[in-house]
Amino acid sequence: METTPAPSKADVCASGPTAHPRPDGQDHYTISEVVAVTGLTAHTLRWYERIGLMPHIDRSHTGQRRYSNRDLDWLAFVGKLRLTGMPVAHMVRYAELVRVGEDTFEERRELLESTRRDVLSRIAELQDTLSVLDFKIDFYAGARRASERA
Amino acid sequence: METTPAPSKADVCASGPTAHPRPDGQDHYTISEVVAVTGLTAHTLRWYERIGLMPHIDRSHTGQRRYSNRDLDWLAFVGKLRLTGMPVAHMVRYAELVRVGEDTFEERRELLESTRRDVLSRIAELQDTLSVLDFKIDFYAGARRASERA
DNA sequence: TGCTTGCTTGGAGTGCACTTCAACGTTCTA
DNA sequence: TAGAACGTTGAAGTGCACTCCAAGCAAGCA
Repeated sequence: METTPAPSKADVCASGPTAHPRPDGQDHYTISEVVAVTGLTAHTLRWYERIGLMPHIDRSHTGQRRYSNRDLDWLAFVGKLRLTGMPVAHMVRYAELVRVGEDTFEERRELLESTRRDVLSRIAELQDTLSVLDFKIDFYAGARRASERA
Repeated sequence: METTPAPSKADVCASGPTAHPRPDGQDHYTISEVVAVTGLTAHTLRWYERIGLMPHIDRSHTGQRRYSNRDLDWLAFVGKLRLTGMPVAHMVRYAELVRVGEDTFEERRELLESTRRDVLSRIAELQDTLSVLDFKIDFYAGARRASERA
């Protein structure tokens, strides 16, 4: 599987500054440190790399992965995309576009806007289910009150 | 797999009256009619029955399924639960509670309230991702405008 | 020097929610 | 009466997103 190069600052920064566990320059996290920070498993981190969802990850002189602050930012963004329900294949597509460079800004925007539309309709769908749930919950709560009165 | 008995009116009615394709008394839908109404596949309908998510479905004299308006209502409700993201195993649990009867109102209410909480937090999560998406979309849109000016 | 802990790999396994298959029976239309 | 269309079953297969396994290497420590 291909890996993406380290994305540029603008590609990675999410909304607002995020504090990193270590300052730039000393940011050489082992996989288990990344596990602690992200909540992902080491398996998943290696799998992300294998499917091309991660940029190239630095290695120590013994071949162990050393993640950077930038990798952490990318993982945080991927985490957000995951929460949207975006399929991993689409995230990989996005990672490929980042790898290619600035010429793909437009396609990246389209990808995110389509995801945005999906999120909005999913929210609407969920709000729709809420009224059904509330109706039923009220029914059961009403039945309980009635049996307490009896 | 066990099947549930026909749930009582109160167990099934969703929010508001739903028009049925045929009036009560003439409601003997074939599986393909139910496919057309619900959008589920025939496979899925049979699978739902096998795992205990459906009440007992009437059969014609030749053994073919004949669904009733009540079955359609139940399927509509199951569809709503599916949209909430509730796992099928929980829906089966709910169906079991319906089968047992009115003694399970309280547990059913708890199940739905827990689902409701899940839905609310999922909505919040999605709204959170929206701000990240918007931030990135704005960045790419801004880059486009900048390049058009250049 | 051995032991434990952490990391590496490719490949196989898991759980969910269907989905397809094979083989066959029934019903409808020409 | 032929043939298409629709229905039946149990079992196996699919796609997704991980998740686990076996076997082995490397570093730190009693």
